[in-house]
Amino acid sequence: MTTIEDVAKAAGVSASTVSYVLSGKRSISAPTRKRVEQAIADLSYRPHAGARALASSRTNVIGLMVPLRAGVDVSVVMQFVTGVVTHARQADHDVLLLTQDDAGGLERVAAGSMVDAIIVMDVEADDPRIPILRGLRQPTVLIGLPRDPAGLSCVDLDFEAAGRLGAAHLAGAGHREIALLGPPPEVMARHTSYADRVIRGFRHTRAERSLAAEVEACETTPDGARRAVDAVLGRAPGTTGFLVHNERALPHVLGRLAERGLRVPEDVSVVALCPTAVAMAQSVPLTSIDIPGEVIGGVAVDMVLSRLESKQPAESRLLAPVLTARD
Amino acid sequence: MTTIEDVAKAAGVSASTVSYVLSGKRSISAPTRKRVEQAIADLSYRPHAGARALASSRTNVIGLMVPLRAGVDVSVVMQFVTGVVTHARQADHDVLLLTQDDAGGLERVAAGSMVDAIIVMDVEADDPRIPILRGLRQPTVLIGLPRDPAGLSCVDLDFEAAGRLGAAHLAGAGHREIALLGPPPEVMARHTSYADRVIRGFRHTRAERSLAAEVEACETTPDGARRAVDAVLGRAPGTTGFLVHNERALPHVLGRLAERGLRVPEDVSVVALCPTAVAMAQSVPLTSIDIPGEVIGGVAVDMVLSRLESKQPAESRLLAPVLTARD
DNA sequence: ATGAAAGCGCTAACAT
DNA sequence: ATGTTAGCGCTTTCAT
Repeated sequence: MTTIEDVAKAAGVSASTVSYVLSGKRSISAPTRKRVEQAIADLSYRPHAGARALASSRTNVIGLMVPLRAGVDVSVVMQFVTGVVTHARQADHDVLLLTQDDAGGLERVAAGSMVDAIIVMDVEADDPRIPILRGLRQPTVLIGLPRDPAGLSCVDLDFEAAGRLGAAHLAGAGHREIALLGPPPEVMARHTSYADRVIRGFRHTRAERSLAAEVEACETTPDGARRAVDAVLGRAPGTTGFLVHNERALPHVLGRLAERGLRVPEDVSVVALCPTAVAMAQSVPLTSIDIPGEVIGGVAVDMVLSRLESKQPAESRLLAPVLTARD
Repeated sequence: MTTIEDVAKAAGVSASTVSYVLSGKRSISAPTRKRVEQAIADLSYRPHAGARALASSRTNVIGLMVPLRAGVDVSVVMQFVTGVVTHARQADHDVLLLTQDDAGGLERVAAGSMVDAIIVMDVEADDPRIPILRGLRQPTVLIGLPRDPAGLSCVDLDFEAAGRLGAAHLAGAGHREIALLGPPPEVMARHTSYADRVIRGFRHTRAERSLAAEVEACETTPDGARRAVDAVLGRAPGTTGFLVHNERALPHVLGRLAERGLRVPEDVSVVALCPTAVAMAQSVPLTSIDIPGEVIGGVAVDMVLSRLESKQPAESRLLAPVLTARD
């Protein structure tokens, strides 16, 4: 292993000078800097991450807790992750992967000083991790919105606005009886923040415009989608507008509508709440409200790093939903 | 921050004793151990990861390079990741996430001693990362099989056998004209190891059983799937058996077959090469050859850790494919 | 069975 | 503008 001493010797300077060339924390004369950089290149020197962390109490690693669990849409998750990793790298940070079911993970990596900051995805309304996060030294950003976000930073799509927007779009297209097909029952049951918020927005517009509007959870299987569609049309046969917040069930919902002789967009309208790419890849390109995963992931990194730099207070950011009309 | 010194004081022992209690590397009398463990619990002490890495040159972190790029099936990727993280945690390791496009990432985390070992997914036949991996201090496991695996450990599904198995299953069901619908063209073009190997196996059985057999890349869009199906049926109208190695195109391939009036399984047979869950979630549950992502990820961790422990030589492991008959 | 002490490789005062 | 030096918190010889 090449150490900073080796580099210092090769460049004819002291170790601290090498350190300062690397960090830019004090001015170095041009010739010295050149020699040091040359030596670094010649020896292909890399600072030892552990030694650095020990001396500076900075790891340049961000912990990311990802839901690898039932009912979560993988493509949405991957987009978040991509956004986080990409942005983290741009800010010279790496990403340590934690999983939702690794209960002690937060405490472990935080108390063990493995990370400088933590981003948590897929937050529930009363998430059990929130008290833990509040107790950590490291700043935290939640992707999602807990019931009480006091003292914590949060980012997310404004799912409540998305629920309103979806309903309003359908109403605007003349539909008086509409329905929300949501995530699978298990996701609804744990009151995953986004699921609840979409429903709230949807109901808000239902009341405001006095529409008839059903809300139904939806399994991701062909059968589950069939049951959900049939349930809605059983209770409200006049339903002609659907807001579908369930990327994996989407093809099966469309399939079931087709089986029942309902054509999109002639007989019924469908608005999807999912990543644009998913909406476009359906049998007919759907009108959709985008879930901009990469953007949100990137914003999460920005927020958490800015809190690291400048002790800024926690803040919540909700991104306005954007609806793109297709079929 | 509580340090090992704090614990030592609280327990009335020396720091080294605390360290040995933690590592189990020498025998400690029962009463001392009790006192130390008590102190650790009381102070909720966590060793500083950086200090540990510095002193022991072990980080207990595994680097995992994941393809977040075009044309890769996310659900397969997530399964691998899940397998890796789960197994890593069981062996008391964490996972640092690297992305394929982060070219310098391998060198950075390896030379910077951020990781003890590296797992690389989605390997191409002549992968440019291979020479880099050969140069690292840390042991490496590839998920996939490069043209020349000498000196490197590899794990994967035996995709060549899977290609043979799929073709043989179709032939065994009486089909004389069959087709392979593969991954998107960009994946084929970069000679991603698994794509090539499936084709090789498929062609092997074609020759062996003198079948007529087309091979076609397949975009993941509805349109792309339509084109691929039409292309095959244009060139070989008698085709009645399909092996589909493209999870995202699968629903659209089935859709196009239906549009052309071909029913599954009455008129044509379809075998899917994808995770079981994906095959089951189609409009009709498909006969499939499983891609056991979690298992492979877990095996990768086992292999890389065993190389870490015991300086074992590199080895390649190919998991035998399993076909499950459905519709 | 336990302690003392020498690093591991780096950063950041404190010097000049 | 640069060098000297004292840690950062741990592991692991070397002693006893």
